[in-house]
Amino acid sequence: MELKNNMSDENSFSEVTAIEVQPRKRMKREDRDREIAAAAVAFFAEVGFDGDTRELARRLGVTQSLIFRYFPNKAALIERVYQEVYVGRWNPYWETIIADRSVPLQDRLIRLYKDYSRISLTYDWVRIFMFSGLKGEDINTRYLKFLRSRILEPIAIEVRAELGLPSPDEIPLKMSEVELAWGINSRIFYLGQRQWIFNVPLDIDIDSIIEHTIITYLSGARTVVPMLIKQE
Amino acid sequence: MELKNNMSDENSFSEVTAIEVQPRKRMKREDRDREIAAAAVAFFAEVGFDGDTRELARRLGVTQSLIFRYFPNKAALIERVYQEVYVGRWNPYWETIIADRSVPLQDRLIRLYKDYSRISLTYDWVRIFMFSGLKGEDINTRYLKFLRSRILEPIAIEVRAELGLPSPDEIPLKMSEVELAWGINSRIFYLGQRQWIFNVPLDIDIDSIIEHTIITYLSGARTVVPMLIKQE
DNA sequence: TTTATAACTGACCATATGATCAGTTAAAAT
DNA sequence: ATTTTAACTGATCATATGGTCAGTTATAAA
Repeated sequence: MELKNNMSDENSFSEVTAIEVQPRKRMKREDRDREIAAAAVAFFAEVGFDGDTRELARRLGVTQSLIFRYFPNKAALIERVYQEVYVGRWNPYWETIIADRSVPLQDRLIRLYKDYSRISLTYDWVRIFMFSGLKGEDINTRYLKFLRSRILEPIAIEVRAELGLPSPDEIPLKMSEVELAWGINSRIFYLGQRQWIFNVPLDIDIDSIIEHTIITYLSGARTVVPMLIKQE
Repeated sequence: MELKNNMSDENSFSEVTAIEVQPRKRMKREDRDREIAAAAVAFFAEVGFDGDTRELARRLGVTQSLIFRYFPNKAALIERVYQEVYVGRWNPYWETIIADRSVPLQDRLIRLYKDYSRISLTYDWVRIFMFSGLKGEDINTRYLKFLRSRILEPIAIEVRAELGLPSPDEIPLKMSEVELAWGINSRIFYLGQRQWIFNVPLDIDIDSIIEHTIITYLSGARTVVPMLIKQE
């Protein structure tokens, strides 16, 4: 988001050259702050949160002590990384796609997940998400609760409408209907893990996997959901 | 596997009491070796491979230096952990379930994944798998290649038969058919991550999620696979 | 009961790492 | 051109951690 834009600001102080040969030695506080945060995202995504601050500083071309003039301690830096990745990259537009009934549900879901995957199947995103999860940070839990209420439950509701089944007002959403929607997400997320964590290349392109996933989900939902809402 | 059995051997040296009040101070080399390995699996699964050997020793009730009398260095200990978890817990029976055409495919797959999940949805298994993946160990890559050839491709082949489609001899398996089978695995694995990494409780029990997953997969396959093998 | 074996400990070393702070200097203000 | 501001450095500290080794002692063999 804004993070990426400081490159263009950079050009305003010196003659515009193809390559910034002589970069400004001292940056404005705000710019350096963003630069450190961005570098921290990339660095910790690569090596995990045990990565040492000296190496991070080396990559930035500054001394280690400088980092501690921008962040009181390492934990604060990591907290900032979470903000960048989880909070900063959520796109509210995703929530609006789902509810637009002028478009067939299958198309909506494909469009949604193609766009969502452009964020959440990033090297940084996937790895930071796992590192923070393994560290036991509650931000993952909160993110997934958010995802559930903003994406998965809405999807389950739209499926009801699509299949001509009773609305949630009449028969409340079953846990299992939402679980079914988790299936899409888990499939997509696993693609990211294969690429960026397990080094297993994807044999076909992501967009067509997403299409198959959505088709499979809807096809399955047609079979399973009517059974689910009758049960109990 | 064998790892768990040293507890029963333990009782043979002293009077059997409800609680082992005065445990043997010195263990046979083989027993201690297994005990350290088992403790290492549990410890590293919890804190990751950066967990320090002093804390591991504390949990074992021995000194840190003892660990280095059983393993030349920390890397060797970690290597042992991989052996225990990846190699030691694979069950060849899974491979035989799939091919047994006397049972309906849906039942085979449900049986397979219910059993597989009892291993691979363990706290230790899921977390070690992620920690090692993030560390860049190639053992994850190898495990997933193995999984692909022993489980996923066989499933794709059985689906062909089930749907009365041409066998792989006539039309070779498409990448996308195998990708579809990855969908099952990703779904199952994600359940483990939700439980043991992200702290998002599963709302319904794993066995019924597995059933829904298989039904959804087969239902989707019926729609998608005929399209896939005609393409190109 | 004595001796021999090997499981185990405690003290120690070298290095890595988060964090601090007095001092330096590039860049903006005058 | 000079002063002022604040971005940045280098040296340093305290602690943590992998790994070593001479010596101790539980246990089995004699």
